[in-house]
Amino acid sequence: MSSLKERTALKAQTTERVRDVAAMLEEEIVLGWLLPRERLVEEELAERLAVKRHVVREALADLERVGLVERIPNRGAVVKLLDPVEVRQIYSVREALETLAAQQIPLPLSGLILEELHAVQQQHAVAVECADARAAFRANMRFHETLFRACGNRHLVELIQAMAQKVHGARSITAASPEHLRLARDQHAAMVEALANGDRDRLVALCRQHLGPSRDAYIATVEARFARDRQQVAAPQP
Amino acid sequence: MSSLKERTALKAQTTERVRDVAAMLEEEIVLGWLLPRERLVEEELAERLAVKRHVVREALADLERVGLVERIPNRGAVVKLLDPVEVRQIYSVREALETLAAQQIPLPLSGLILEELHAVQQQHAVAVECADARAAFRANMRFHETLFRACGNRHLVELIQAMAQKVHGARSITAASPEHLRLARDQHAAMVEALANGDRDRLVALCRQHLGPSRDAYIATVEARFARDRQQVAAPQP
DNA sequence: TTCGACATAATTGTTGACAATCCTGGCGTC
DNA sequence: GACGCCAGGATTGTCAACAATTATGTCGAA
Repeated sequence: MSSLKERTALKAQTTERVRDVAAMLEEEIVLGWLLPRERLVEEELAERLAVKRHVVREALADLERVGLVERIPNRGAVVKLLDPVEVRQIYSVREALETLAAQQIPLPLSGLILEELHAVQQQHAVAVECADARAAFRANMRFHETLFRACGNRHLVELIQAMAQKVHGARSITAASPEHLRLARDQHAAMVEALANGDRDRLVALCRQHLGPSRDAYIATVEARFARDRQQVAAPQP
Repeated sequence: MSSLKERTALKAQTTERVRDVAAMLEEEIVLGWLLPRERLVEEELAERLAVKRHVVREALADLERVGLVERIPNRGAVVKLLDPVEVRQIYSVREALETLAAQQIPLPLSGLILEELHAVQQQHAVAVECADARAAFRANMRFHETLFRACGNRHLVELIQAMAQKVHGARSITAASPEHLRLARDQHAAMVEALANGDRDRLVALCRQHLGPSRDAYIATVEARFARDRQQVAAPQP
């Protein structure tokens, strides 16, 4: 009885399930459903996501390698809270990498890719209109993946994605904010336009501008939080 | 009975053992002790390295994430054979990253770092003189780590290291070659000199030159191997 | 009250056995 | 001889129980 279907749909490959769990946790972090410093208890997650603890363990190890999660031996995992210095460094590298990729995109861009990009951009716009943060996040990821893939260097794209992942924990501030989402939507549209016009300078400038808001919003929030933590240490709650 | 010592020396933290195993395998790959396409059987490695299969499994997952190893579900892991296109792409990114870092190193360099760098360079030179490939490899890693750390951006350094790791499977050709080792040694010396003189342009140029030989040697070898493989497929052995 | 020792609970880390999967080679059929 | 098919062996993937570690809470003494 539908053994094939169940195989591929429910069980899949083990490594697939690990990736799925990691992806789910990543989304929950980006959407602010899991906050920085929050504990990630293996059994709890295993039950909630309907997988064995073993799978959760591997997924957490993955997320640790990516930099989204911090694991302390014998104490478990927490969502990593990046300090402002790190965030600045990461964004500085992101800017360099994305600029590099943008400069390597062959212009004029092939009509095929341009259309694909336009389609993804539309999906993002729709998601923003519906205030569907999850759909917006996914479409946003696809947009940048499609955009930078056009540079032709797969490893460069992977690096760009890896660095973007690292600051996902920082995105929960902007990922749900309507203003930020609308701004991102408009910037995407402008990027597509620049690509259509073969205007490389504008494209590069847009990529750079595109990084600013989420970085600044996060740094502001985190600095406030760090200040509060310091205050708490100095004078524990009343 | 020395429980502390045994704890820290023999057992260590589990995550430490995983890292150790991954590092050992990495070295064996770089030194050509494990060749591309060679199978990595979990039980075999577990016995050889005197750890449980579980630890080997995690280490292999790590190496897969790094890109040194390829894992196919239910079939196991092999050391990855990079194709020429990938190698070119990776080296292109490496060049960009290392150039970026070199341009950000504050000049004149602090005397402390310069001395540290000089010391490591000397270690490398000694290892090359002794034709001790393993020591040379380690000193080489330390040299570049020390050099690029001076740029002040930890995440940029991590990226540079990650990209260097990716092509470690390609290094077995040059890692044991006396000529290549001597060339690398001289280039290191020149880099230190450029840093001492505050000559940034020369430093950047040297970094770029430094990448060339290993890339070219690998591409030549791999293209020969691919050609041979293709031939074998066309006409299986007599 | 505050401090430390101790028991207890919560959680992670380890292990070996078992199940699932994939490659290999032999066998029969066309 | 070529092809498909079915054991057999090698290897990876899954699991649940157990061990080890760390956090928590309680109690008694200063």
